[in-house]
Amino acid sequence: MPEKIENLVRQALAAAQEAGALPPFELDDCGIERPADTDHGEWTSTCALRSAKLAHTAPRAIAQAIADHLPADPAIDRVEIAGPGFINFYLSVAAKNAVFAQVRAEGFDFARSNVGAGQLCQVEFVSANPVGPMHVGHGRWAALGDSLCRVMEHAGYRIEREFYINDHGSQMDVFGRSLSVRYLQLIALMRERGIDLAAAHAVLEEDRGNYADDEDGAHPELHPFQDAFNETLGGNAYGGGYIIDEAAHIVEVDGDRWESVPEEERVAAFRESGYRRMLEDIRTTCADANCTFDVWFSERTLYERDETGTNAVERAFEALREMGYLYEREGALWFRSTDLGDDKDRVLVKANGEYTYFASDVAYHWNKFQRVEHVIDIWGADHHGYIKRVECVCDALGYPGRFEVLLGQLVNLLRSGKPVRMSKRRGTMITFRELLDEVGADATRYTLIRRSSNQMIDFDIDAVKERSNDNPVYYVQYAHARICSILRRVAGVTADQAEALGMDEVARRAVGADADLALLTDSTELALARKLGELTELIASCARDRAPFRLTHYAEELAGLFHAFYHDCQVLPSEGRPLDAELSRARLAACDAVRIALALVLSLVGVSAPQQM
RNA sequence: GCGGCAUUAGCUCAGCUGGAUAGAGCGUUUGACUACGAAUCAAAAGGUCGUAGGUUCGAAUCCUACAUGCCGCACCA
Repeated sequence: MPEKIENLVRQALAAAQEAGALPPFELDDCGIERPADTDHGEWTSTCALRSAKLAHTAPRAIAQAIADHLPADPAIDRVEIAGPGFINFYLSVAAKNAVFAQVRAEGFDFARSNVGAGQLCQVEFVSANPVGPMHVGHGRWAALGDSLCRVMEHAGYRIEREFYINDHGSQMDVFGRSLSVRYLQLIALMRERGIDLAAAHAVLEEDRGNYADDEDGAHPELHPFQDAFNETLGGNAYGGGYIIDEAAHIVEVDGDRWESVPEEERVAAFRESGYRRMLEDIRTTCADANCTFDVWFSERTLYERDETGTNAVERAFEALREMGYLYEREGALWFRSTDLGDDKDRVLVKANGEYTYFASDVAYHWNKFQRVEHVIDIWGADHHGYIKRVECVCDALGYPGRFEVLLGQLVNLLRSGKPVRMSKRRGTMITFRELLDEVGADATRYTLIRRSSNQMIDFDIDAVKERSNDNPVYYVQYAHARICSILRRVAGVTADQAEALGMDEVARRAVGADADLALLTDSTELALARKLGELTELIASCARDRAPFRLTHYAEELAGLFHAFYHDCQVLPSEGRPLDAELSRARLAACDAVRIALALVLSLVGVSAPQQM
């Protein structure tokens, strides 16, 4: 429709200039917009305001000249000049309501667009280290990344979802060593005290709890195991309770057979088995949050040598070296990122010969651009300072403007308004898994996606758990379920039968063919049509701006308009309240279109659309 | 010190490339089912858009400075 209006405006402008009513000037943008106020019509053009200076003519005069020369069109009821020079277009009822039929015909293909123009875009997100469970921040990136991917796909991008596994750095060894120490502690406890695994596990847990409570270290006798653990690992340890759980798992499966093998061998074995289990935990947690990936990219592969005897990191360094971006100083290898606008140069290989994390990222991002046209990385806001150097690498390697970072601000967990203390020492971290289990995947995801990504989230666990209308996710789902219930009733099927048939078939039976949409003239009905008509542009803009959170606001508005409509307009005849059969069918068609749009938006958000609640 | 994000109603936040009288939810107050799902709807009250300048037909939106809060500024990952 906006294209059509634009076309008409251009024709009218040309005709007005031809007739001498307006001086000749070029108009680059007709400014076709939706007025905020419904009294101002369905569409408006601000072209008269924009071109006043170019035309040396008052905006209202320009608007009048254009309106006078507009070609007649059956879809347009009337045109009015308003305010400083807006040209407002009022559509016919038939044109306004056509969207109901369109939604029903297109189903989940409704509101597709091609703003992505088929561009192959990789979105990398979550990428939690495989040495522990996902935290709530990771959950936010999961919701944000997955929803963004869905929206961009609907808007014509080709999307690849990628998870980067940091399985190479020294944290992997720390992880293995932490497991090893806990394992030996468990074995020793069982043997020396003659207790079983569960009891030994409990001893270590209590010891760890005592350590957490003893913040000033006044009672070392209460936590000898935690102190020994910290001492053995030189302060470089993973102290979380899950490490004890994992060590206990090894004891359970393998008994004490690792006690006698050389330490390095044991650490390596635990590191690898623990890594696989942690990664599996992350994978299933993401899946339970309705979030999946196409590619799980292992950092280690960047260090595997190919037939030429080199690896991806070395090849990336070589490419940078040839372009003169590398140099050595004080025994380290540096990337001259200041040439590309960074504050300081960055180390790739440390003086002790180890690679930095950044070294991997150089090779990794080079690798990405060999696979896709555009890259979006979703990072936590605390990684803000890292953007510039990666951007410099992408520029240096010849891919300027094709690398993009979406920063997500952090999540504050609350319980009934009071902040939940997140302390590593105290071990009071709430994991994303625990959050999902406690409040449910739908409410969790909806709440995490509802805010703009650069807005901090206060996630009140008790409020989000509440199954009430305080909670927008249930408000939206309720509207969907309510419509499904109406359609089932008319089609004469039970909820179970509807599940089996699918709601599209139920709706077909309920509405029948060719409902007369021109009968829908109530203000609440027209408001629904107008809202449905906004969805295509909304999804396009969410994709363009990488802002899927706007979908939730739309869903709430649409659900609200539906509830208002349902309150004002009788849909089904009932005892003592007869209703024209054709009007009933038309209203059912409108309900069905809303049902489809709600389900579509919820699916883009990654939340279910239940048929009953 | 440098950089990023934030600052809009009592609270939590929308406000898309500058557009017409700045919106929603919650909370408060008051109403609406012998009709289809009341997990619903309707109405009222509530704002010098952090401050001060600037840009123009027009600014919550763009520019500059300042203030306040959060987060970063490693040869850690």
